Amino acid sequence: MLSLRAQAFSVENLIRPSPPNSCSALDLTSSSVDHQEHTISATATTEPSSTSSTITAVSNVKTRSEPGVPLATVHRSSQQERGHPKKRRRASIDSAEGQVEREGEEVKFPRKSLSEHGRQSVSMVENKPDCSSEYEVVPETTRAKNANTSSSRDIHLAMKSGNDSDSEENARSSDSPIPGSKILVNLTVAPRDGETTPIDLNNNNNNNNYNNSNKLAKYPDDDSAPMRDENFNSFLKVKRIDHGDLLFLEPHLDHNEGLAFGNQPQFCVAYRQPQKTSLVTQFCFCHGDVPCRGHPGILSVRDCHDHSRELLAELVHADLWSSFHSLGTEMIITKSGRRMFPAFKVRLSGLDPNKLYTVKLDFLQPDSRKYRYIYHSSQWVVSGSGDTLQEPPSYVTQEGPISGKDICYQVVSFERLKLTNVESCRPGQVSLVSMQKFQPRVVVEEHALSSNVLRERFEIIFPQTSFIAVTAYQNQQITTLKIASNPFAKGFRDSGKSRQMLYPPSPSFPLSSPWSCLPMPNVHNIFGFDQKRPPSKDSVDLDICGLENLYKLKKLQRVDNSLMKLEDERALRGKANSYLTNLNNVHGRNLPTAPDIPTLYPVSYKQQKSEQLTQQAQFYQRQQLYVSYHNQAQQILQQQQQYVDKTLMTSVVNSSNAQFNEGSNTAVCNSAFERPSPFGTFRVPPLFYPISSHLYSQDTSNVKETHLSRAPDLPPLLLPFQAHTYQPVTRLSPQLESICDDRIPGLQQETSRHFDSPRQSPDRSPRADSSPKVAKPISLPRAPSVTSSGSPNSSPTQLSHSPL
DNA sequence: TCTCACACCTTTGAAGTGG
DNA sequence: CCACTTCAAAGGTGTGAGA
Repeated sequence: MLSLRAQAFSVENLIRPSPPNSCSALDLTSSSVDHQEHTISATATTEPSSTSSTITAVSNVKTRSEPGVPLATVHRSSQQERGHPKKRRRASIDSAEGQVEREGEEVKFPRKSLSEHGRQSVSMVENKPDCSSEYEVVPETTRAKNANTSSSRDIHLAMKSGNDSDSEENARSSDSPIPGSKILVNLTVAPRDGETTPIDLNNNNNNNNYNNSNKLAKYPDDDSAPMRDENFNSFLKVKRIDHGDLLFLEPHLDHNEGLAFGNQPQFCVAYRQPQKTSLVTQFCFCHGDVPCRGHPGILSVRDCHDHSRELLAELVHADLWSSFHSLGTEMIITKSGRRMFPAFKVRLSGLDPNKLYTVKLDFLQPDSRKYRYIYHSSQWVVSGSGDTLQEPPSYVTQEGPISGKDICYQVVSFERLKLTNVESCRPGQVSLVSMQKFQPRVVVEEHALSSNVLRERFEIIFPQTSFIAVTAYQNQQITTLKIASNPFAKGFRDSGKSRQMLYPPSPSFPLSSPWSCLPMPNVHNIFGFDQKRPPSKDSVDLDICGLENLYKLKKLQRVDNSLMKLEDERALRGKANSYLTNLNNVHGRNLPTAPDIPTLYPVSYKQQKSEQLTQQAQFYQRQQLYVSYHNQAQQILQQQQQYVDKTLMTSVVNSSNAQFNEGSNTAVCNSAFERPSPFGTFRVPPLFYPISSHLYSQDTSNVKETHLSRAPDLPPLLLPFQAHTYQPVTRLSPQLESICDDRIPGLQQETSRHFDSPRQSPDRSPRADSSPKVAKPISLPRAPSVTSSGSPNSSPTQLSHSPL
């Protein structure tokens, strides 16, 4: 959703203050070397038009290099050279073109070319780290046709949707890699019209059923289903990927009529448990690719060999990626190479700081089809079979192994990587095929000189980063969003000038895991603008929110520069107060008094004076107070939701076992969000929590209040992260807005679209957006302008209009 | 479908300046 | 020597004409 100027880029690195002699960012977009190791992977990706959250599962077959394999040599530059502050740009050129001339530490590692053999037998790592078995590696095309390796597998599925104590039991009785978070589900596949066609996932002959991408899998109604909660009557769209080892499960909540959040993604986890092939199975969970203001693009990745090892990965600018993904991301490829936009950057946490790792970005092909864009219907269609690359085009950092400490302290950036359509691409480039789909994948592997030892290996796939390679943009909306969000394309914007951004960066959450090598030192300054270090240039140019900008440009209107009007601010304040009042009244709890909502948001640091810095500090303080209060309120609300959900579920199923145990229910919910570790429990932020439909449904408002009035005492407030990870909050969350909109008619239209994905509501889809019901965008409140002299909370008349 | 020249813009680092 | 400013070159971007 935003791009940062060079100075602002350092903000990202405030997350992990760089250790001495380290560069500000871990730029891995340098010249490439061949693979050290080949990995066969199957990848689940979302469809560009998908509207729900995404499950990614990755199966890996790791090939081992055998003794005697020739060694490839790479040169590793010294840290000092990499981190020279005034050589950044030149270093980039050097890294791309003059790498061979650079003298540095020489690291050797095994290299083995799969393409040389085409079909060969290699050893395969099994679940047990100390054993291996023979496995046949076949080319991608062959594997696609012989996609029967998924047979004889159960699909374990966990959905956090409220009350699933059954699922907890099931989970405990099985060997899920996430204890207490999965259930065994027999899937029934049905087309979208609701007709149900049973599918035996254990039957090889059912592959054809999977090949229908628009199939739905439904929880069966028979008694064999371990879960028969009607509240859990969720539909799953099951899509099979050609590679065969991957299953794409897209939850579609079909029971939530009246749900204020529409298709608010629910927390889901799926993984495949191989039974015959002993494939190492890895799974990820994903918050969903909905561009919310929460924490999209955060994955928990298990070590392929040791499932107790966990890596947390966050996609930088995930919300921007999601914005593109919702439209069908296109990436330009040219002869000379074109950068990816958004740039591929990730934050990693959980690596052993004392080990060396190799980081690679490769581009998987979800399918080998060629696509064509239909302008009239604004959609991509299959136009035939395309080229299947024998190996996924990959990009390996030339800098050789990097310590886990360095990786975790910095943003792993591939921003200088270039995509080309020339087969014999130069170093620093990746050769792709036009009009075909690709899915970037980050592979982090422990570096070891000996190939006989098992190494940590993480494969990270953010589904929202998939794209179609093109030589010219096909979708005008993509062009619009690129122009709106890419600073280099500012010349094509309406104003022709840089517009100061009114949107803060989407909040990130501190990556943390039991093995985090990060001390997480100054949590007050991470993930936000360091007040002591305002950008040296004239402004922090946080680029235009993709969604809003797209909305504007779609309407082909030249909208006033998103300045917050007095009414908007008052409405925002009113909504917050209404929400808080309601919360107090309904729950009968004495909540802390909500602080004032910050009026202003800093957009310019030009001619900044010390007294204005003080004002800003006060401003941030107030924001933090508000966020703290808001988070506490949300916690209470969520706990109340659990109670309501449980009660409603009980009445529906009319079960004799309708006695609820609040503690166990909380445990069910928390189990999916608390990561056990030898050092305690790691809590995933509350934005991962499932959102109940009932509490926000007007239809069940009476029920809600009834149950809320009988809600049991709640445990003390839990403030896992949010108390320390304040971002300048300038808007209410969707939950908060939804609540308030019920009480304040007329506000929803104005505000909801800022949080909702265009895919969440057909009314907000690009083609449906010509509706005049959304009259004007609401911008964020602004911080005290450096040129203004008023207090941060003073009258909005101090707001200055940014020039168009 | 692809290439290329182009205008417009950002980024970058060297040079200049002053304390 | 350091911090800061200025400036010009390099490079990134989508456009639109043409192949």
